Amino acid sequence: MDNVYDYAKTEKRLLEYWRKEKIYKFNPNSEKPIYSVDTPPPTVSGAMHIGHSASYTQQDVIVRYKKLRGFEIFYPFGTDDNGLPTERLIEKLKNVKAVKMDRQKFIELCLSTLKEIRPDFVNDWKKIGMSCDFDVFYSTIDEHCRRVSQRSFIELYEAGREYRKKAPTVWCPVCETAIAQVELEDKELESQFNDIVFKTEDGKDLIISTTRPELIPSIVAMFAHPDDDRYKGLFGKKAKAPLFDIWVPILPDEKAEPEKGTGIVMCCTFGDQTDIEWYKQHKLPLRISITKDGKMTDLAGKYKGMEIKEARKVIIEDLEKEGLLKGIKKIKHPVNVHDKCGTEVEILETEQWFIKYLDLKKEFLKSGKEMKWRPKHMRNRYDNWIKGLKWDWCISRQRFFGVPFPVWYCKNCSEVILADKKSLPVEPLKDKPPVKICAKCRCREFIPEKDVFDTWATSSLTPKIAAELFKNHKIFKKLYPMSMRPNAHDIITFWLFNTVVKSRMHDKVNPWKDIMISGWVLDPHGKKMSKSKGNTIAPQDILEKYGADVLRFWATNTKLGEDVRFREEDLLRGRKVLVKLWNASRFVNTFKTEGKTKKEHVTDLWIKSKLSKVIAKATKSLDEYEYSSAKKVIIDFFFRDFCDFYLEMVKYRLYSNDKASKNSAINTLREVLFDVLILLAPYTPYITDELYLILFSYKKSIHLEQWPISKKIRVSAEVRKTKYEEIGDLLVKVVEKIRKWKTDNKIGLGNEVEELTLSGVKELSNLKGEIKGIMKINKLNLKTSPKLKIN
RNA sequence: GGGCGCAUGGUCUAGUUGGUUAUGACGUCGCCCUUACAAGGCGAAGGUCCCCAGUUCGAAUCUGGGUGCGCCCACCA
Repeated sequence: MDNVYDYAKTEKRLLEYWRKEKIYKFNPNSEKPIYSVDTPPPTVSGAMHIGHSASYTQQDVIVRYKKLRGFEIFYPFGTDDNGLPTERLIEKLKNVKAVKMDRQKFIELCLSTLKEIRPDFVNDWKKIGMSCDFDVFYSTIDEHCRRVSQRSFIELYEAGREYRKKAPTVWCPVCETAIAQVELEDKELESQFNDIVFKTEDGKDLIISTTRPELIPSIVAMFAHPDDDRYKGLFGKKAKAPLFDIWVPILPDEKAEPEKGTGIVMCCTFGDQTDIEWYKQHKLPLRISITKDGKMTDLAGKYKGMEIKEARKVIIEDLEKEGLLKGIKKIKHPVNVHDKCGTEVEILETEQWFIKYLDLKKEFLKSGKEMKWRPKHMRNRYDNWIKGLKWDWCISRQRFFGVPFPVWYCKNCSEVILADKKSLPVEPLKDKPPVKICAKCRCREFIPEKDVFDTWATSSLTPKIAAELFKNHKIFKKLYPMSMRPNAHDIITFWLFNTVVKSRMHDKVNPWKDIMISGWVLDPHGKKMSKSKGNTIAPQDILEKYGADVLRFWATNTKLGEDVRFREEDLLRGRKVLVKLWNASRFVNTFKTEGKTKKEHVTDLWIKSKLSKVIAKATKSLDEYEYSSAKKVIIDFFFRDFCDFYLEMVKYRLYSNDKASKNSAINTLREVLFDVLILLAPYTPYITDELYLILFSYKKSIHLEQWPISKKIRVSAEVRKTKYEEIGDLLVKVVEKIRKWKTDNKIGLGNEVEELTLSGVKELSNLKGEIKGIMKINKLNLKTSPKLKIN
């Protein structure tokens, strides 16, 4: 064995060895119980980030543990690589603009670029030691996923769960697509209240306060609170908007808050959610003054064609010129922006596809209760989200690189023509509809749907996508619903919730039994990492500098669900552990066993009993997904009990002439080390396998071994009488005492002591020789006074 | 505004069901090249466990209230 552990060489070699030996291969014909994992498919974004490396390690530790526990592991790997994020990535990498390109060419460019970058991207996950079967692979844009996704659409349409409707929709004017409620983000923006003069029928001034004067051309009504004395007399009358000569009714509604602004508000189609509610409730007309690309429409008259913000500025200037602007108040207020691009969203009336699910809120909440959440409190986020849902799920996107809707429309009567399920996946822009003639109106011409699915419409199907990679229906039933879904807390409302929705709708089941929610990696000050702030850490650099085991050791420091601050110093602990493991193993490896143990020694029994308790605790913790507390127990044992004490306690025996005692020590060293390596294998899979292959090598890999069982130590009644557990603990205390005494007296620990008197350890009179051997004392006197003391 | 979480030596952190002296790491200081390990070993100093009140023989831990920080949601005239 080398004196120093070369992590770089070893990790590279083992990664290849595992692949070649198919250590993590899923065997669908296995008789073992299956543990199936709905692995999160990372969004292809160029490179794995530090948050990925942490959360994927956390889940991998659990999966590796389950494998050692004897489960057949179904742990697929996929990449999420369609939709807006991918379009943005490709636009950046290839310096193109999707809107300005031929659609088909852009799609081809996306596909070819993905093919280029995907292997390197996935490779990072392999390097950190993920125990996935990387042959069970999918990409959310590949043929298989398109088929599953389109079939899901058709089935839900047939089940009456989907509808297409022209309705107010949240719209991003930069990405020029509809987006879903979940894609909204808050952003605190500088703005101003503009006090604008409207005129009543009898020519009086009516001041309203608005942040969005450019929406005046969209005004359809004015509202005040029914009890607001200032405006009570005006209800039912009309008012005229400035600059545009639009007359609108003044109406009462309780949603108008007297304290806000001047207490009277203009209702425009559409400024916000309330406008939509008023529009529906009061059956107001529709006046759209903003185009899909964020410009003013014809309705805006002389402002037509201006950008929204430009129009706002010019309108304010014009109002001022006409003396219709009574005041300006600077404010900061939260605005909904698109999470992908930060643009302030608009609400436009467009034709979109929706999944109807607001009626199923109760059922979704029930599902949430049925699944086991770790940590438990994360379910609150799921519940809160469902309770706050206001929109049906808009699944259509006016984009290019995504799974197409398997739909055509009759040119004459707009009848929906669905693709034939057998011919999926289809691409309506290229493929012909399955019928030649519209059954409803006999028309022979059809219009293909151009829209693509929201990415979550596809990724919400990952449990089925993965399980259906196997054609055999029997195995599908064993894999789905899955045992466990790991995901970070930020996508509970996206991916997790949407997956529940699909599973409930399709199969009336929950997609998984357990949910494991991991936290985020923050910068050293506890702030979110982001490229724009320049505070990101590249896991690739850590892999290079410290190796995967150290990265993994660090990633499992904090409790499940907690955010971790990244500080490079914290990596050092992991490196220490590797060095210690290597050196302790190297030491153990220098001794060869000479057959079975004949008579067990007190200290040997003591360490085994400690180990047994550690195994029990670690097992219990890991069953609850508490990888960090399990690790702590194991590492504490390894460092303190095994290295600091046991190794030192047996040295004098290892170098003695008492063969039985020596052999018992060697056997115990090997037994305990063997178990320790397995206990740590989920955390540091590389070094533990390397040491296993050097010292034990019973199987092809430590990862094919069995998790140790917390065994009762079998000893004769006579031995039990020796109370080896208590005696061992006492011996540890004595060793500590003598060490301190030696240090205090500036005597090297290796130096012999001529004579020493210990008091208060009558129980150890049988172990006098032991203490002398361990602590290198020539003459030891034991006294019986009450306190453990050195005289 | 609603919900959830967090608060422990200079720094980061453990502490599942209340029980002697509160865990470990980094940093600091002292000693030691002891036949696995100097990327080490041994030892030391350093804490009103955020505040207040309560329950209890006993609270870092349980209950109530407060403060600070973070996250999610709502608000967006």
